[in-house]
Amino acid sequence: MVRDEAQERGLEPRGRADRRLRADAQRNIDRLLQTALAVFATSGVDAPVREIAEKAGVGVGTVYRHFPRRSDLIAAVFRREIDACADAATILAAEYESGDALDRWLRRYVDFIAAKRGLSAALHSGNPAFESLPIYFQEKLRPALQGLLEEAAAAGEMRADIDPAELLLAVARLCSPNDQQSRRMVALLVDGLRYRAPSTPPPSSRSGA
Amino acid sequence: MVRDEAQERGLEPRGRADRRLRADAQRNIDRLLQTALAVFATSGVDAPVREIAEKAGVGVGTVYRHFPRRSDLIAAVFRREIDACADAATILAAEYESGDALDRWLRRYVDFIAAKRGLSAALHSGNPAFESLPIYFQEKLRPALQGLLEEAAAAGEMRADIDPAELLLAVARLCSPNDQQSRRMVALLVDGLRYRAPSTPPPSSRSGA
DNA sequence: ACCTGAACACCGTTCAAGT
DNA sequence: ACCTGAACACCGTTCAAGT
Repeated sequence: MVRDEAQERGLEPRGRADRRLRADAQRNIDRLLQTALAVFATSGVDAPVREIAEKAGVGVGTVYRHFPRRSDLIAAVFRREIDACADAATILAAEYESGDALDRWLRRYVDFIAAKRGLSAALHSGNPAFESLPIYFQEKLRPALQGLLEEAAAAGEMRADIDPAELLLAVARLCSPNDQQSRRMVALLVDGLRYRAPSTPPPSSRSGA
Repeated sequence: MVRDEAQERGLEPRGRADRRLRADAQRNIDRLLQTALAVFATSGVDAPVREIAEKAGVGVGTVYRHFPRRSDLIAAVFRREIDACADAATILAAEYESGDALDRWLRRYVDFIAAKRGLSAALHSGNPAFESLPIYFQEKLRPALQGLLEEAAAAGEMRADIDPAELLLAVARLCSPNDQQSRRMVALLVDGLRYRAPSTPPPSSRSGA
């Protein structure tokens, strides 16, 4: 639950030598990520680096010391949010009964996708800084969803043949920003995955191109 | 088939007074749109205006005279491509048998969506210059697809209850760039819409939130 | 080790001067 | 009417100077 900064930075484009940052450096990174998240949320990901630096109370040079390119800062913020979303699965699983936990997490996930539209648009920009994000996304979120799916399936509330990776992608793609309709589409999709009696048997993946 | 420039410019953010441009102005606009399309395709939509102006053989001022903001140029290029895609429906309908024409057009449409990913990412940027594009997109492409669907349905090759607007959106959202898998997903989706005998009757929209 | 901010390069946009 | 391109403002990124 407590954020492990070393692990988090391990995925940034640094070589080695990221253990034991000086206390002020650590603090700066934290404030930078917090501030950037807030600024991106209100002004979009195109917000000037200078503005973020100023609001975080550091010089621009400090931003570039920790995040060599502007896109590295964006990617780091994105990873933080992915982590938080993955953590939510554990929390919800402990707090709610399986079907309920899955429902709640999917809503949480939709919120995440919807809020991060600007970022997800950046993903398609071809910028190498974002190259590893889809992988990180899947590696973190797939196990989180898989756990919830398995529990729901064990409770007989959900089909057992759902690939979490595919579901993550499908939901993300069905989501469009501030669009009420997309939520309905997602609800329908999830509804279709729900296992109800022998009326419509889950088709074992139909072969074909 | 021949492009009507006046109509095309009618959707740009000008007031009135867009009839009968001077011949050189007309030529400049054409070359600008052609050049921009090519440059965007290779360097992405972030390509500098200066580069486009230079390659089109005009001064930057000329670009800004016709397209007050950089995003207006992008939007104009996008509209041109939408027009071309809509025109393709008429051509394909005349040239191929209904089911075949639909298949071919959907592939054409997927090509369009895939190639224009950078642009579609821009759509979610909140830039007002792109605000009217989704509407233009639907107004141009929906009738195009609708015609093809109706002919295919009349020939008994396709379900008759498919909303062309929804299908356009769904396919666009399932499309991710240079992703072979997305094409499979689209193929599966369209396959599911195909009407085959009474084994799986088309469900009349199930009510529910 | 790490921070700062002036300085540099580049890009969107404007506008005075041309034809 | 329309074109040109130098000039301006702004933003990403660097780096010499500081602690």
